[in-house]
Amino acid sequence: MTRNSPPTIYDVATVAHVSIATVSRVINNLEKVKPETRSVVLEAIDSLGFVPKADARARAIRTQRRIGVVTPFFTAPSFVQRLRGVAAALGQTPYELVIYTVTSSKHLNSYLDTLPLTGNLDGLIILSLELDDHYVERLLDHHLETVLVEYPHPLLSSVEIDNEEGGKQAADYLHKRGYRRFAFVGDTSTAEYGIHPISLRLNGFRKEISRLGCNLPDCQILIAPYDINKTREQAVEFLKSQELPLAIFAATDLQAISLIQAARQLNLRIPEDLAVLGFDDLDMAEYFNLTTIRQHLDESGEIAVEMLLSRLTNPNRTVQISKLPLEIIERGTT
Amino acid sequence: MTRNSPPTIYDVATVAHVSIATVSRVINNLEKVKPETRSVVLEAIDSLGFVPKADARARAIRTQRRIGVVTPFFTAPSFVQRLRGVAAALGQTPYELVIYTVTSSKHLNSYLDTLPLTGNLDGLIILSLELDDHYVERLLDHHLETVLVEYPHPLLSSVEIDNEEGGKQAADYLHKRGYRRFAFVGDTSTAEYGIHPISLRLNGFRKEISRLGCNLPDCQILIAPYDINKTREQAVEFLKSQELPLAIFAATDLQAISLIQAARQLNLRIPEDLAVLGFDDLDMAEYFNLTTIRQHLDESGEIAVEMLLSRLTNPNRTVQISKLPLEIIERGTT
DNA sequence: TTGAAAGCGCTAACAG
DNA sequence: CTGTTAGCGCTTTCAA
Repeated sequence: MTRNSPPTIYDVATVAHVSIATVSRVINNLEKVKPETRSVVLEAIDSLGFVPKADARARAIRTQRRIGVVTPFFTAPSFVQRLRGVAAALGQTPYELVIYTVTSSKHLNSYLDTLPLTGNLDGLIILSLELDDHYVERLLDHHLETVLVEYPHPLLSSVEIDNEEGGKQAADYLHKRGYRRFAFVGDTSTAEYGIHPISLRLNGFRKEISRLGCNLPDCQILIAPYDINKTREQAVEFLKSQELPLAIFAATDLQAISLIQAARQLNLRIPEDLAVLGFDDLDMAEYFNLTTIRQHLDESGEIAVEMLLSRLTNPNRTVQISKLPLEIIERGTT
Repeated sequence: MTRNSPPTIYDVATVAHVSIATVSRVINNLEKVKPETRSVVLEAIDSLGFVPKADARARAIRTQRRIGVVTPFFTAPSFVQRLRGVAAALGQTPYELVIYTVTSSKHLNSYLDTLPLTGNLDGLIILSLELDDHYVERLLDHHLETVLVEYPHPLLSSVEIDNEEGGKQAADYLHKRGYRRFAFVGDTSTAEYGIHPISLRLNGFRKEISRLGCNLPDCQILIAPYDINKTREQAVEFLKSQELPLAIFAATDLQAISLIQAARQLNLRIPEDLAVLGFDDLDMAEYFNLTTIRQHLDESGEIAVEMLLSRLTNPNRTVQISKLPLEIIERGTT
């Protein structure tokens, strides 16, 4: 006869033929219990392997070190690589990794409402998600130590990159390689907010291009949906309208890959007719032999963990900001 | 008006003009609470500085609402896609997702030692990892409901595919497309155990090929390390030694991709000189326009969750086995 | 979507 | 010394 739930004082009381009050007394060593009764109860306790549930849980929770990660649902490989970094760093520690995947900003906010209350978390890492001030305050009020990755906020620690600088480096690199006609491919998220990473990359790219004495007219900018197939289709049309040779800076590796596909479809030679420079350095970039700007995705997760843990053990209240370097990885598409 | 004891949900309920049940719901992010109600409650919570009492919670809670997933560290995209399925399915439920990534079998076993004891888990999903009988017993003894994905065990529920059938389908498909010279590329894990998925795929492939009156001599089998670059290098040599045209069945999409790269390097036309059929249908397969055998990776995770949850609510002790179908996805490489 | 009400496992006051 | 019983603060049916 097996039981599926842990024994309670009621079970102990039944086995020992006493009331639950008596069991409670021997457990808590309150008042005096007749020695014989006492030992009967203790035997029952031992034979059942009884552990007071509330204590057990309270203790478990206190002991259990848990850090939570809120991440967009793993649609894009970049999220996965960041998460992988988090998992790698946390694997070295006694902390448990709890994942909250988010599919909408409403979803995100509801997590943020409840996590500080009943999340039982020691710390929180928020990946690639933008936080409203309101929720930042909540986090702060409830003393839930938090590190942001990709979208910084002045009141919280974060690990980020300089997107504008990334655009600049792209321009410099392509220029140095001898290209003089440029284009940019970004995704539609660009349109919504001025401060989105992709807009910043475009800004940096454009500025540097004009500084170099070239130019980037609007007709050489393609804003496509975040979907590799649709992007490819639009890229085909886009490329047809362009004068070659051309050097394209794609705001993400995935878009760069769409471009490569489009180029193949049009029988363009890479990099002779069309040079493609990506951004991210996904695992996949290597498979496509894509030249790209590495933004150290895995490391961003690792560093977030390190920052979080160090603040946990040493809660000095200064917000810490870690800026990751960018690095051009030369492969075959430029 | 000051109070001397810390606020309870009753206080919150009073201030928010709702019932304690509603407060509990917003705290736990359960079921749906009308957004307006929700924010009223949250305001009350914040204004009172309410913090739920852990012990009271522990008392009232019957389930932990935590399900654990043990997975190989996300090196291969196939693990990620399985995990993605788990996350997707769990996202619909009030269960928390705890991830345990594993980098060695020792590592796995140490998790398996402690998880049933102190894991505080309602259930466990084990992805793409092989279990010793000993640990299976442990899981059973401690009544930790478990579902296995990819490596089944007779005493536990599992979701799996028929790898040998996959090999057979590969042969049939390539044969039907008119190919008559075949090769196989697998990875070195094949060597260690006879029952590994990749060996099974090879077995099924080989058998069916001879049934079809063709043959697959050992010199047309390449066993390469699980590393896309090394595989590519070896594939180049391998292809040089082969008579063309040739149809290759790669045991995984990643290896298929290595083959595509090798073919490009050798200026072979795909599929005219070399047909490549993959196995998995990773997201990436589409980007490479790879014909492949889909094994429904995401679904495997989703189904594992469904199986687990259904056993949790309805603990009928029959072990359940779910066999996923395979599906040929025709794209451009065959 | 909500509220009423019945637990959850345990402690403590009160009888006996 | 021991049992009965009323809570503790929270969760979770079940109806409405």
